[in-house]
Amino acid sequence: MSQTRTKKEAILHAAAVFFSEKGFRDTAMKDIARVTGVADGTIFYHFKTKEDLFIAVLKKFKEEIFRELEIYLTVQKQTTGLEMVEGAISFFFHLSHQMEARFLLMHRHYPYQLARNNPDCRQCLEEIYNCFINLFEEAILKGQQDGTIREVAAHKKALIIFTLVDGLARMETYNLYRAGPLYNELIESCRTMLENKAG
Amino acid sequence: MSQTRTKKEAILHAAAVFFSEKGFRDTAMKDIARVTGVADGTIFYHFKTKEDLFIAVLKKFKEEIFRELEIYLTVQKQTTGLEMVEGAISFFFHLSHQMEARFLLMHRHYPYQLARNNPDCRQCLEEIYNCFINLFEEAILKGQQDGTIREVAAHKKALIIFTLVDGLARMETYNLYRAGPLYNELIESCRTMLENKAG
DNA sequence: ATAAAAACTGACTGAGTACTCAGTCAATAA
DNA sequence: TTATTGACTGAGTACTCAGTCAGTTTTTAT
Repeated sequence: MSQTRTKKEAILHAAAVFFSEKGFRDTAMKDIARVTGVADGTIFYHFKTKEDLFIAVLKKFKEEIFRELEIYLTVQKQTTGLEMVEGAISFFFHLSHQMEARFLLMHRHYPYQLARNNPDCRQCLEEIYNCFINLFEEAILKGQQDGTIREVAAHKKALIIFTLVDGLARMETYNLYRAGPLYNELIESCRTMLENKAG
Repeated sequence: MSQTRTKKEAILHAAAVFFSEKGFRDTAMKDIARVTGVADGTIFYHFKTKEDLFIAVLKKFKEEIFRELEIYLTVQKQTTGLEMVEGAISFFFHLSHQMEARFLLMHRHYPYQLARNNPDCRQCLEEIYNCFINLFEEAILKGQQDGTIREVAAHKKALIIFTLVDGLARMETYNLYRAGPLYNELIESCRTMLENKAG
């Protein structure tokens, strides 16, 4: 499918797919090797343990998100703070669809379990989270300057919005109720939460 | 700890703890047997497979939630619809702390994966979700009758609020950012979302 | 008391599993 | 040409684990 140059890269790519779709525990190193077309031992030549491979996958994911975010930040047109919040929400959803597999990985329990005694993992997760939360927070602060958003606790509101948006993305993957049609309702709810009507 | 009468009940109890804290795959039937003090084979006498045991644990959890909800419904004092929404949110948080282990189970990926080709599991999850969503929806409808909540799409708003509340409970267990202090902010946000100011 | 049924036991099986390691091979360096 | 290196191989190892089953104990019915 993708033109992965080195075997190490190919392993990383295959591992990302397996870990996302089947989870850490239900992924056999042998399967990753088979799909990649390398010998079983090759994986362990490049990555000391299965856990190390997982961390490498997570870091690669983080870099991909950062790259996408950078593109978004250069492309977005300057508007009001309130519109920026809405833009950030729609960017998050766009990303969660475009990188569906990666978000599935983030919505599993394993990364957070690992983070408890693996500082590398914890830092990586925090960086991903903070990147989105900052995006929301800065838009809120901008809106408070230009008067489109009223005086709310910017950081706390950013956390609330992130929780809501991430929660909805998770519900979509869980497929229990149709989260898709809720998108407009979500945008509307967030606007009501923030909008400055007195201004 | 708990005075479980029969061995079957004791197995169910121990399994619930293991599945919640370690997940399905990282729980060994042998461990459940050891903790319960029964022979390995006894578990398979009462539950055909590991998956069956999991479903039984999930159903028990559902019944416990339903019991708690029934108590809540009889105890809650009749107030305005808006206050009922706030009450429902605080009930959800109360429950998510009281039954922390059970909610941890619900925040893992396995149940939803299993639900994809196990109708029993799917139905059980849906019943749990609907029970909370209905609680929110009915409070909203009540509020629209008594004028405390404005004309919003009740079901959709109920889904949004559930997503938010459940997402925050999940963040608490993941321990990435302190979700606890966000409780007041959450209540405030939901009130702003629904409140009828024109009335 | 006795038979039948139900509950329970734990050694055993076989299909996995992560990881190892002695050795191959192609590409460079001397 | 020869020596050295580093990517790569795949059979092997030690282990785990869900599930089985032949047999034992306990409970219930007559």
